[in-house]
Amino acid sequence: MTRYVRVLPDEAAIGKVFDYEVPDHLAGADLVQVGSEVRIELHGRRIGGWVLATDVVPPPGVTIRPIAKVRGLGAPKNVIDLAMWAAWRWGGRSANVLRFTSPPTAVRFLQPRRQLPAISVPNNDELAELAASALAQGGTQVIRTPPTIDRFGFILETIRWGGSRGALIIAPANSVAEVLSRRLQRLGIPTALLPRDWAMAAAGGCVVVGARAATFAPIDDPGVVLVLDEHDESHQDERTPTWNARDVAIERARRLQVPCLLTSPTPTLEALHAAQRDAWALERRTEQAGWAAIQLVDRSNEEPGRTGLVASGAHAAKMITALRTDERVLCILNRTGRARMLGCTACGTVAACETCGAAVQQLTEVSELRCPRCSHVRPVVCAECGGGRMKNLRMGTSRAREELESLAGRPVGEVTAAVEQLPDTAVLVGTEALLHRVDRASAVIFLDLDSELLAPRQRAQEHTLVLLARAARLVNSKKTRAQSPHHSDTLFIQTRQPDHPVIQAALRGSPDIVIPEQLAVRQALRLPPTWSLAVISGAAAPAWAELLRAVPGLEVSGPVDGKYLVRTQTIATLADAIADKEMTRPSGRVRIEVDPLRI
DNA sequence: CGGACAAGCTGA
DNA sequence: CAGCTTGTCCGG
Repeated sequence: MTRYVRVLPDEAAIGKVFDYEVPDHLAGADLVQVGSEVRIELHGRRIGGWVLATDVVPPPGVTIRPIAKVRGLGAPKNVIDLAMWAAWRWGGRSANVLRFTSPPTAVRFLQPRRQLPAISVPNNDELAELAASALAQGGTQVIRTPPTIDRFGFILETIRWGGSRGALIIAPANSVAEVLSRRLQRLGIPTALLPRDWAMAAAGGCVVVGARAATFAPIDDPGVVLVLDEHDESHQDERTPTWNARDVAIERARRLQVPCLLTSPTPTLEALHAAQRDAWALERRTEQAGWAAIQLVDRSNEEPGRTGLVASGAHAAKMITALRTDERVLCILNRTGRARMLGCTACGTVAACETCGAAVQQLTEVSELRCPRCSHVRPVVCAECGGGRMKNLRMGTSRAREELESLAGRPVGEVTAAVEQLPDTAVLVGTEALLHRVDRASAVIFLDLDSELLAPRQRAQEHTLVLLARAARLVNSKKTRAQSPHHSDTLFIQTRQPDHPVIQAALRGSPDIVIPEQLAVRQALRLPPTWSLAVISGAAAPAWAELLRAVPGLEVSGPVDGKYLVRTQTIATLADAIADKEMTRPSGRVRIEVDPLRI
């Protein structure tokens, strides 16, 4: 009997399924299943596609062609369904999510299923005990894992819970997944590192580890799903659909009726909302000890005009000592270039752009001032008094490097996004990207934490606490202790707001103290987790906004800078509306970002 | 997406 | 009105 399958073309613009016949020579093999990747003839050309359903009855009156070729196996049906759900949830095209379900190189047969050995978990591992309690509750659970405490016992306990079904572990970066998989493998635990070991994962009976895309790992029925550092922004795809691995993992576990553990030193409101329960945490003192030693360098008593890079006086002495002697010191300053704001030495007037009024900047040693907004260039001459000398009111990393070098009495390297090779110096200065380029440090100095706290971006405070947790992990890594005789293991924070809740949260190792206020802010601004929103941009945005405005339950505002905001309290209303308008999509380019991290 | 086909524009 | 461009439709 002839079999027919339903295929979605791997061509995002074709959001439609087509039926094909399974040719006789493929009928016997198991190669054509839901999830398989095939090649099909469509409209006179050959393109790829995914089998979404088998044994379908084609609509009458259409000519049915045979499948041209089978590339290989794909993920099981429940993963394909999950991908379709994610495409809907984040208002994107299915093909753009289904891509994550297929192997990097074709897989045409699977090895027999493996057998997971019994897992032994070290005694007296407090995080492992926390995992056991959380797992016993079932459902979505958030666990606060302090930055400097090793999570390996916790992970082993979670794997043990998964039993013979295995565990799915999502790491915030490939590098983290690699390290973890090697560590598990050394214990004799069969571990598939995605995307490399796709076939091993598909065969089953193993632990599966990978970054974001591993959320769509080809395993039928993991016994548990674990997301590490759920707060990490890299769990969200920057391309549309802007799906978030944490949220997809929660949905996957929910569908499988298995526990989903979300860990983070600084849990997000989204995770807490999904868990509908407070985070599990270690005993107060233990959690606090799990954060790095933090030393505040309070600058609140300095006069407002003071612009020195580093505080003076006795309270900054330890920081200066670290700069001079520690083995690896990271100095964080979230401003690139040389001078972000200049003032006339004679009259004090801030140098502004003659065209648009924005504060002009000096990015290199070339003596010209450039407007960041309109790129207008002007010479270094005060518009008010004609004076030719300017002082640097907001120093950038280039100038900071020179100043730190004289303070440290040794070479200092500057790291910007453009720098590929890390400079070979003990002291490094750079923007927060530097925290992602280095895996250990004996001291981290936040030269101006206030600029982070006051940054004009959504979630600036949450982000600052994440930075502090990340820095804490670097200064207290085991490697630091083992390798460096000279290390203060301290996080130095220069600030004018020593009592700021975010700083206090890091100082006391109590990230929960900022939660109520953050939740209130999010609610007031109608942002996730209680609200969902979409940012619509591109040439066709006005037409889309017009269509969505008519949908009950959606509130459309804008445009601001050509972007419209669509808000709703029920994500399904938004997702359904976008999927519906996709049918009669207005012509022209449009970008729809659902629940983006930055708006 | 990209081919097919229709409607619109141009030039002699 | 041929020859070309631009737009819309649709595929199994």
